[in-house]
Amino acid sequence: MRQNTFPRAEILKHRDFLRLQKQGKATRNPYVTAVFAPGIQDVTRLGITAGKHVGKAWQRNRIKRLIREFFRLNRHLLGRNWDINISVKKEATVLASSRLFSECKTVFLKVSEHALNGL
RNA sequence: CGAAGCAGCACAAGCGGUCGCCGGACCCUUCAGGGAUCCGGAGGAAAGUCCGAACAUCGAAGGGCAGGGUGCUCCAUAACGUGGAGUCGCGGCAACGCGAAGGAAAGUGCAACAGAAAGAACACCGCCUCGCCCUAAAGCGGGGUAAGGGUGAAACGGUGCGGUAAGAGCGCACCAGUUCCCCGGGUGACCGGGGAAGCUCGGCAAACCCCACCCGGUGCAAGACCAAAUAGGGGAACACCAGAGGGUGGCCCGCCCGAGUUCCCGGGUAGGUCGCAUAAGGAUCCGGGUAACCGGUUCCUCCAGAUGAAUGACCGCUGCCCGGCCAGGGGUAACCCGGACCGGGUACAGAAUUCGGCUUACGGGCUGCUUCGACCG
RNA sequence: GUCCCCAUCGUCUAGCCCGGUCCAGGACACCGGCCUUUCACGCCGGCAACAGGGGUUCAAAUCCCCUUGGGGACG
Repeated sequence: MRQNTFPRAEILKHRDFLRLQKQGKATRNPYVTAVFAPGIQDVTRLGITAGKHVGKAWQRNRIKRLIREFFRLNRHLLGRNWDINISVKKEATVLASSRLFSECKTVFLKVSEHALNGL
């Protein structure tokens, strides 16, 4: 049986990014910023923003793959269904993968606190 | 053995396990969707966007101007600013490398400072001569002179002999160059040989420019089709005295629309589908050509096709590289080689319409050829 | 993705088209001095830049090529 999947349909589209920009709440640490709002579909959907200032194309692809991988394995930390946009900062490119995973974990736990507060 | 040069080739660490992503085929299903199996899934530069094309579209892309590009020759190519083979020049002992390499006796310009003068030389010092003061010297004035000094990045051929008041291609010999002519070789750039003219007229066209050749613009966010919400207009045909006025790719000529009548319902944004992967395609063999490349034969095509954008993460083992440290070996020594262990690293870098090049970034390896030096035979 | 533009003291800029006068000028800022009881103002002086690498040229901030770094337009 397939488990911990992350199909393409659970990636945010353009209009979702605009909605998050207007209505979302944000939490951040020195490496990533998470903008989030309650999900409009049954599942949690993820978007990743890594602009050109972050680095070269292969560096941006690496960061996005790592964040997708972390989301795939740790989406249960979030508590409920959200729409989340993870925005990557330039400093994240130098991190080892394990360090990046732990940074993402702190952000995910902050988001789940908002779920407990009944947002 | 050491140092160096050139050309070509394949690769871009490998294997196993677990969890995942994208596309396709086919099957099952509760037909929105979900699931099983199988197949495929980044590069030599995918990069920079520096050139060239294909393709699409744009006042019908007709003409002219402006503008841009290229610049030794021949060949190759769909085309090129690319490639191949040569020519000439420069650098290197050499192998070899580098060169935007047409024209400066078409024209206009430019050359700071220094210097007398920067291009048909106007004489600063100097040399020679004439005149003036009685002669000489000195001085002043007129003239001749580019051999010497000095300046500069660059100074109007070089050496010798003659010649002269002093000098000067002023004359002669040789050398260097230029222009023209003839002969021979080469498709040609050009090369070799001979002759004539004292012709010596320099540099910069990556200054304007001249000459030769090439280029219409825009670019897949091109463009075609389907098509919510909202707003309201748009299109076609016919007629026509007049053409006000308007639209046009940088400009002009030119071209088109343009007041009336009739008919039709479509245009277009969000969003979606196509364009979108069979192509100047790859491999084998044969033939032609010095080569780039061309012609033919057979075979292979599911062979990446995403769109907030797939090809990844973790674990283990092995390979390679670097550093540390300890055995060991060689050597008088400096030092060199090297096995185990520990730690770290494993390049540059990610397809976005598709090809042909160029440029830049970057890891180690293999093969072949050549040059120079040292030693031995 | 495609197509354009730009780069000069710490900052804003002049010079670039048409090379030499430029070891690059000006303003603000900074530093030192004078003036003032002190500060400010004013005056005098100083520090400080052609993004990097090649090429053309006697000579390059300027002309040409490559690289790097910024910025913009197009749905």
